Amino acid sequence: MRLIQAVRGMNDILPREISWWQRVEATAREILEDFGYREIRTPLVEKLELFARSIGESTDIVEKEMYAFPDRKGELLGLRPEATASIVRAFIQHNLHADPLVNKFYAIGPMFRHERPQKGRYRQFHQIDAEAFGIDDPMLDAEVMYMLHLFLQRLGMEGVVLHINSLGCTECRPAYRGLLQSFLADHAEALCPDCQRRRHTNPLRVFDCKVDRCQSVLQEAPVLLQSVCSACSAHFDRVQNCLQGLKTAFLVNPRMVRGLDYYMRTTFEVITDQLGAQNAVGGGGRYNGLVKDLGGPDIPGIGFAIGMERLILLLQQGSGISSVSPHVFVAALGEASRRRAFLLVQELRKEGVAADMEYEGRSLKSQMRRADKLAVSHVVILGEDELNRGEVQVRDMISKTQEVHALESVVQAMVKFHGKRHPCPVG
RNA sequence: GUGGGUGUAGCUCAAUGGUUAGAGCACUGGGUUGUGGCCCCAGAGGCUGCCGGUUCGAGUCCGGUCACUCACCCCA
Repeated sequence: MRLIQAVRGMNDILPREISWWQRVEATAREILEDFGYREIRTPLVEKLELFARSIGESTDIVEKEMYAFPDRKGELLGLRPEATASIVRAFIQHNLHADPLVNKFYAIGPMFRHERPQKGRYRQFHQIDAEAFGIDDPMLDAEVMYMLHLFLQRLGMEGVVLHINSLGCTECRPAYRGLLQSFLADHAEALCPDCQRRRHTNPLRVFDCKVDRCQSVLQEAPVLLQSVCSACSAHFDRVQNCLQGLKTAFLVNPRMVRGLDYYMRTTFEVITDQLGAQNAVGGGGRYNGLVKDLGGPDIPGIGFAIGMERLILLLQQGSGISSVSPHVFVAALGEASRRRAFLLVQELRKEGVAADMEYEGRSLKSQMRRADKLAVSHVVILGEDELNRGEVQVRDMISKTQEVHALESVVQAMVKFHGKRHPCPVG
């Protein structure tokens, strides 16, 4: 029989690596909530039209990377390739703009794009996504980037650079686009085939081209940042001043273009040189027209997404942190002791002490070895003699000392030592 | 979607077309009738990714396929 494997580009996250994910998620929640963001969970599936209208019909994401399919009634649906569209949809649908207290949201979860997988690029991948609505002030742009910076810093991330740019607005970008297109038309014969195509579909993208010849042509091209209107220019200046005030290092990159149509004014990317071609760890920007375009009120917005796989790949290249939680191992000898030990383990767990035992009757040596591998702090030894006397041996694995406890009070002794964990804190 | 590279034990990797495919780490048992890490001994673990072809004979050569990987493309 042929083995069934996971779908190409979609990966299992195994127990041995899950602590990285948990740590990243916990840190993200901590920081996002400190900044006033609240979690929102939206469906993985949306009407295809939502993505087409928000991300842009002619973007690569929508044109060739979407998982799209008709459901049983023939309605066209799509697996979400990013989170912003869904969050904006929910924001409008539930009139969340009417609640002045909640206008910042975050989401953590899987996204889907049908691309050829490679390192740092998968068909199901995970993002931490943050969106803030209703504030057009450049202070917020800076705050969003500062939050991202702080998050990476708290995780101990090094060697990443924040690139920022302004894409202008609906007032000034069309004019620039025309300017660029006529420049490219004049130099068309010097451009690579890809850029020939981009010239018509998405002219700004030519700046991303890696072909040397195209880049040298572009040296003479008009620069967007110098063509934006005075309002956009003032906005961008304020963003930079604010970032400086927050001591957040950045690099103005006038050639940075982003692949989604809805961005305007401030855009940014966190870039690394350690992941090969997949160099963006996170990115985002302002999207003031989007809420209105999707049928909501004219409310500005800004947001970003972090690629969790890429982030974790980078963290793993740094120092590996292995966390060992306090743990009790119960070693039993003889059938009667084993049965009593089983109850003891459950009592410990019920009291919030992580505990384990050997379920099969192995030698004490073997049980001690296992306890050592698990890096427990204490082993409770329960043999025939101890059971008959109502006692246990408690071995401190670090100091290698051992003392006798009453069987009845050993649970409380372990609780006292390890502290009681409350799985569901109230508050 | 296009092009290159690689698939052998749980992991990292050996094996000129020729016996029964090996090593280190990890795992299990023992050395110590009931005490961990180090050491010693032993054991278990493989349709060599899958399918087909060439050959007396294929882990090795050829084709296909699947997966991973690198680059293009694109982005997180």
